[in-house]
Amino acid sequence: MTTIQTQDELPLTESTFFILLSLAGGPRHGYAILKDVQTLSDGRVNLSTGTLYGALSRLLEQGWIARLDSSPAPEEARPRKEYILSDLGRRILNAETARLSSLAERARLRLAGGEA
Amino acid sequence: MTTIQTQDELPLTESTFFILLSLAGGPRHGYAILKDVQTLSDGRVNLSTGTLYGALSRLLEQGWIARLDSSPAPEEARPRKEYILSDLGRRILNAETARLSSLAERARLRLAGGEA
DNA sequence: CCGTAATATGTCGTATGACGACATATGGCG
DNA sequence: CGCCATATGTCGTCATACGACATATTACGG
Repeated sequence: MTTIQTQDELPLTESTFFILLSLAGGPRHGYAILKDVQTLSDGRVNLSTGTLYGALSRLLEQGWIARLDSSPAPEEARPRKEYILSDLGRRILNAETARLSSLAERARLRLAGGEA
Repeated sequence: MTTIQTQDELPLTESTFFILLSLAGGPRHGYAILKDVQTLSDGRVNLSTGTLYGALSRLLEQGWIARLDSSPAPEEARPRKEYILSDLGRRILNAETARLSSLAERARLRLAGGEA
Protein backbone atom coordinates (compact mmCIF):
# COMPACT_ATOMS: atom_id res chain seq x y z
CA MET A 1 0.00 0.00 0.00
CA THR A 2 1.29 3.35 -1.02
CA THR A 3 0.24 5.23 2.06
CA ILE A 4 1.52 8.75 1.87
CA GLN A 5 4.48 8.99 4.19
CA THR A 6 3.73 12.21 6.00
CA GLN A 7 6.91 11.69 8.01
CA ASP A 8 9.01 12.20 4.92
CA GLU A 9 7.68 15.73 4.51
CA LEU A 10 8.90 16.86 7.89
CA PRO A 11 10.17 19.09 9.27
CA LEU A 12 8.07 21.95 8.01
CA THR A 13 9.56 25.39 7.94
CA GLU A 14 8.11 27.72 10.53
CA SER A 15 6.34 29.70 7.80
CA THR A 16 4.70 26.62 6.35
CA PHE A 17 3.72 25.38 9.78
CA PHE A 18 1.96 28.60 10.68
CA ILE A 19 0.20 28.88 7.34
CA LEU A 20 -1.21 25.38 7.72
CA LEU A 21 -2.07 26.03 11.35
CA SER A 22 -3.90 29.18 10.37
CA LEU A 23 -5.96 27.27 7.82
CA ALA A 24 -6.67 24.61 10.43
CA GLY A 25 -8.87 27.28 11.98
CA GLY A 26 -11.00 27.55 8.87
CA PRO A 27 -10.83 28.81 5.26
CA ARG A 28 -8.99 32.07 4.79
CA HIS A 29 -7.53 34.20 2.04
CA GLY A 30 -3.87 35.20 1.89
CA TYR A 31 -3.94 38.47 3.71
CA ALA A 32 -6.09 37.00 6.46
CA ILE A 33 -3.53 34.24 6.93
CA LEU A 34 -0.87 36.90 7.23
CA LYS A 35 -2.73 38.58 10.07
CA ASP A 36 -3.73 35.32 11.71
CA VAL A 37 -0.14 34.11 11.80
CA GLN A 38 0.90 37.32 13.53
CA THR A 39 -1.72 36.69 16.18
CA LEU A 40 -0.99 32.97 16.51
CA SER A 41 2.68 33.68 17.04
CA ASP A 42 2.15 36.61 19.41
CA GLY A 43 3.61 38.94 16.82
CA ARG A 44 6.84 36.98 16.52
CA VAL A 45 6.24 35.75 12.97
CA ASN A 46 5.57 38.34 10.30
CA LEU A 47 5.42 36.67 6.92
CA SER A 48 6.53 38.80 4.02
CA THR A 49 4.18 38.62 1.07
CA GLY A 50 6.99 36.99 -0.86
CA THR A 51 7.07 34.16 1.63
CA LEU A 52 3.31 33.90 1.89
CA TYR A 53 2.30 33.79 -1.78
CA GLY A 54 5.30 31.69 -2.67
CA ALA A 55 4.36 29.20 0.03
CA LEU A 56 0.69 29.20 -0.95
CA SER A 57 1.40 28.29 -4.56
CA ARG A 58 3.80 25.60 -3.42
CA LEU A 59 1.25 24.19 -0.97
CA LEU A 60 -1.36 24.14 -3.72
CA GLU A 61 0.95 22.18 -6.02
CA GLN A 62 1.67 19.72 -3.25
CA GLY A 63 -2.00 19.36 -2.51
CA TRP A 64 -1.67 20.29 1.15
CA ILE A 65 -4.19 23.08 0.67
CA ALA A 66 -6.85 23.76 -1.96
CA ARG A 67 -8.64 26.72 -3.47
CA LEU A 68 -12.06 27.26 -2.02
CA ASP A 69 -14.49 27.97 -4.81
CA SER A 70 -16.81 29.93 -2.60
CA SER A 71 -19.15 31.08 -5.32
CA PRO A 72 -17.63 34.51 -5.02
CA ALA A 73 -20.49 36.83 -4.22
CA PRO A 74 -20.55 38.77 -7.48
CA GLU A 75 -20.65 42.04 -5.65
CA GLU A 76 -17.19 41.06 -4.39
CA ALA A 77 -15.22 43.08 -6.90
CA ARG A 78 -12.27 42.93 -4.55
CA PRO A 79 -9.79 40.19 -5.50
CA ARG A 80 -9.78 37.47 -2.86
CA LYS A 81 -8.65 33.90 -3.06
CA GLU A 82 -9.68 31.60 -0.29
CA TYR A 83 -7.82 28.50 0.72
CA ILE A 84 -8.69 25.46 2.80
CA LEU A 85 -6.56 22.81 4.42
CA SER A 86 -6.74 19.46 2.59
CA ASP A 87 -6.91 16.11 4.38
CA LEU A 88 -3.30 15.54 3.47
CA GLY A 89 -2.40 18.96 4.82
CA ARG A 90 -4.16 18.20 8.06
CA ARG A 91 -2.37 14.89 8.42
CA ILE A 92 0.97 16.56 7.83
CA LEU A 93 0.16 19.28 10.32
CA ASN A 94 -0.73 16.63 12.88
CA ALA A 95 2.51 14.78 12.20
CA GLU A 96 4.49 17.99 12.53
CA THR A 97 2.79 18.81 15.81
CA ALA A 98 3.71 15.37 17.13
CA ARG A 99 7.28 15.85 15.98
CA LEU A 100 7.43 19.21 17.72
CA SER A 101 6.15 17.74 20.96
CA SER A 102 8.60 14.87 20.99
CA LEU A 103 11.44 17.21 20.09
CA ALA A 104 10.61 19.51 22.96
CA GLU A 105 10.26 16.59 25.33
CA ARG A 106 13.54 15.09 24.19
CA ALA A 107 15.29 18.41 24.66
CA ARG A 108 13.76 19.03 28.06
CA LEU A 109 15.08 15.68 29.27
CA ARG A 110 18.61 16.31 28.16
CA LEU A 111 18.68 19.92 29.29
CA ALA A 112 17.20 19.24 32.69
CA GLY A 113 18.86 15.98 33.52
CA GLY A 114 22.14 17.04 32.08
CA GLU A 115 23.18 13.44 31.60
CA ALA A 116 24.85 12.50 28.37
CA MET B 1 22.60 46.87 28.19
CA THR B 2 23.33 44.85 25.13
CA THR B 3 21.72 41.66 26.28
CA ILE B 4 21.93 39.11 23.51
CA GLN B 5 18.47 38.64 22.11
CA THR B 6 18.34 34.88 21.87
CA GLN B 7 14.81 35.19 20.50
CA ASP B 8 16.12 36.83 17.36
CA GLU B 9 18.13 33.75 16.50
CA LEU B 10 15.11 31.50 16.40
CA PRO B 11 13.88 29.31 14.87
CA LEU B 12 16.84 26.99 14.58
CA THR B 13 16.95 24.56 11.71
CA GLU B 14 16.42 20.97 12.75
CA SER B 15 20.06 20.17 12.01
CA THR B 16 21.31 23.00 14.20
CA PHE B 17 18.90 22.07 16.96
CA PHE B 18 20.08 18.49 17.09
CA ILE B 19 23.75 19.43 16.94
CA LEU B 20 23.34 21.75 19.90
CA LEU B 21 21.21 19.21 21.73
CA SER B 22 23.86 16.58 21.18
CA LEU B 23 26.52 18.86 22.65
CA ALA B 24 24.22 19.59 25.58
CA GLY B 25 25.00 16.03 26.60
CA GLY B 26 28.71 16.74 26.82
CA PRO B 27 31.70 17.49 24.57
CA ARG B 28 31.87 15.53 21.35
CA HIS B 29 33.70 15.51 18.04
CA GLY B 30 31.98 15.76 14.68
CA TYR B 31 31.48 12.14 13.86
CA ALA B 32 30.23 11.40 17.38
CA ILE B 33 27.65 14.17 16.98
CA LEU B 34 26.56 12.53 13.74
CA LYS B 35 25.91 9.24 15.52
CA ASP B 36 24.38 10.88 18.57
CA VAL B 37 21.89 12.81 16.43
CA GLN B 38 20.80 9.58 14.77
CA THR B 39 20.13 8.10 18.18
CA LEU B 40 18.47 11.22 19.58
CA SER B 41 16.11 11.36 16.63
CA ASP B 42 15.37 7.63 16.57
CA GLY B 43 17.12 7.36 13.24
CA ARG B 44 14.97 10.02 11.61
CA VAL B 45 17.73 12.60 11.23
CA ASN B 46 20.88 11.57 9.37
CA LEU B 47 23.09 14.59 8.91
CA SER B 48 25.24 14.53 5.83
CA THR B 49 28.83 15.51 6.50
CA GLY B 50 28.24 18.55 4.34
CA THR B 51 25.53 19.70 6.69
CA LEU B 52 27.47 18.77 9.81
CA TYR B 53 30.81 20.39 9.12
CA GLY B 54 29.20 23.40 7.52
CA ALA B 55 27.02 23.86 10.57
CA LEU B 56 29.91 23.35 12.99
CA SER B 57 32.02 26.08 11.41
CA ARG B 58 29.05 28.40 11.36
CA LEU B 59 28.29 27.66 15.02
CA LEU B 60 31.90 28.34 15.92
CA GLU B 61 31.82 31.71 14.17
CA GLN B 62 28.62 32.60 15.99
CA GLY B 63 30.11 31.53 19.30
CA TRP B 64 27.35 29.07 20.07
CA ILE B 65 29.90 26.29 20.42
CA ALA B 66 33.65 26.29 21.05
CA ARG B 67 36.62 24.09 20.32
CA LEU B 68 37.61 21.99 23.29
CA ASP B 69 41.38 22.04 23.64
CA SER B 70 41.48 18.70 25.35
CA SER B 71 45.25 18.40 25.52
CA PRO B 72 45.05 15.82 22.77
CA ALA B 73 46.68 12.71 24.14
CA PRO B 74 49.77 12.68 21.93
CA GLU B 75 49.26 9.05 21.07
CA GLU B 76 46.06 10.25 19.39
CA ALA B 77 47.37 10.38 15.87
CA ARG B 78 43.78 10.18 14.66
CA PRO B 79 42.40 13.58 13.76
CA ARG B 80 39.62 14.54 16.14
CA LYS B 81 38.20 17.92 16.96
CA GLU B 82 36.07 18.22 20.02
CA TYR B 83 33.39 20.81 20.55
CA ILE B 84 31.50 22.08 23.56
CA LEU B 85 28.31 24.05 23.92
CA SER B 86 28.93 27.67 24.96
CA ASP B 87 26.79 29.53 27.48
CA LEU B 88 25.24 31.42 24.60
CA GLY B 89 24.57 28.18 22.80
CA ARG B 90 22.91 26.74 25.85
CA ARG B 91 20.71 29.80 26.25
CA ILE B 92 19.66 29.62 22.62
CA LEU B 93 18.93 25.92 22.93
CA ASN B 94 16.77 26.63 25.95
CA ALA B 95 14.93 29.38 24.10
CA GLU B 96 14.37 27.09 21.13
CA THR B 97 13.04 24.36 23.37
CA ALA B 98 10.59 26.80 24.89
CA ARG B 99 9.53 27.93 21.43
CA LEU B 100 9.00 24.34 20.37
CA SER B 101 6.85 23.63 23.41
CA SER B 102 4.64 26.65 22.94
CA LEU B 103 4.31 25.91 19.24
CA ALA B 104 3.19 22.35 19.91
CA GLU B 105 0.79 23.52 22.57
CA ARG B 106 -0.65 26.22 20.31
CA ALA B 107 -1.11 23.69 17.53
CA ARG B 108 -2.66 21.10 19.79
CA LEU B 109 -5.27 23.62 20.92
CA ARG B 110 -6.29 24.60 17.43
CA LEU B 111 -6.23 21.06 16.07
CA ALA B 112 -8.15 19.54 18.94
CA GLY B 113 -10.63 22.28 19.62
CA GLY B 114 -11.16 22.99 15.97
CA GLU B 115 -12.35 26.46 16.75
CA ALA B 116 -11.16 29.27 14.57
C1' DC C 1 -12.88 65.63 -2.88
C1' DC C 2 -8.40 64.31 -1.90
C1' DG C 3 -4.86 61.84 0.41
C1' DT C 4 -3.50 58.18 3.13
C1' DA C 5 -3.72 53.82 5.36
C1' DA C 6 -5.43 49.22 5.38
C1' DT C 7 -6.69 45.52 2.52
C1' DA C 8 -5.22 42.30 -0.99
C1' DT C 9 -2.27 39.90 -4.38
C1' DG C 10 1.73 39.31 -6.73
C1' DT C 11 7.12 39.25 -8.75
C1' DC C 12 12.09 39.35 -8.26
C1' DG C 13 16.77 39.10 -6.50
C1' DT C 14 19.50 37.67 -2.78
C1' DA C 15 21.07 34.95 1.02
C1' DT C 16 21.01 30.98 3.87
C1' DG C 17 21.43 26.41 4.72
C1' DA C 18 20.42 21.31 3.83
C1' DC C 19 21.88 17.77 1.02
C1' DG C 20 24.24 14.35 -1.92
C1' DA C 21 28.48 13.45 -4.15
C1' DC C 22 33.03 13.36 -3.90
C1' DA C 23 37.71 13.34 -1.66
C1' DT C 24 41.07 11.73 1.81
C1' DA C 25 43.10 9.35 5.66
C1' DT C 26 43.51 6.10 9.69
C1' DG C 27 42.25 2.06 12.61
C1' DG C 28 40.55 -2.52 13.27
C1' DC C 29 39.15 -7.00 11.84
C1' DG C 30 38.92 -11.16 9.20
C1' DC D 1 45.47 -7.65 2.12
C1' DG D 2 41.02 -5.69 1.65
C1' DC D 3 37.06 -3.83 3.51
C1' DC D 4 34.32 -1.33 6.75
C1' DA D 5 33.83 2.02 10.38
C1' DT D 6 35.77 6.11 11.91
C1' DA D 7 36.85 10.89 10.96
C1' DT D 8 37.09 15.34 8.52
C1' DG D 9 36.43 18.11 4.78
C1' DT D 10 34.83 20.62 -0.06
C1' DC D 11 31.66 21.64 -3.77
C1' DG D 12 27.52 22.37 -6.54
C1' DT D 13 22.72 22.42 -6.43
C1' DC D 14 18.22 23.13 -4.71
C1' DA D 15 14.57 24.85 -1.67
C1' DT D 16 12.87 28.46 0.69
C1' DA D 17 12.65 32.82 3.61
C1' DC D 18 13.00 37.54 3.11
C1' DG D 19 12.96 42.44 1.78
C1' DA D 20 11.98 45.46 -1.97
C1' DC D 21 9.11 46.65 -5.33
C1' DA D 22 4.64 46.82 -7.99
C1' DT D 23 -0.45 47.36 -8.36
C1' DA D 24 -5.42 47.78 -7.23
C1' DT D 25 -9.37 48.54 -4.27
C1' DT D 26 -11.80 50.13 -0.14
C1' DA D 27 -12.46 53.03 3.94
C1' DC D 28 -11.85 57.02 6.51
C1' DG D 29 -10.54 61.62 7.93
C1' DG D 30 -9.74 66.35 6.88
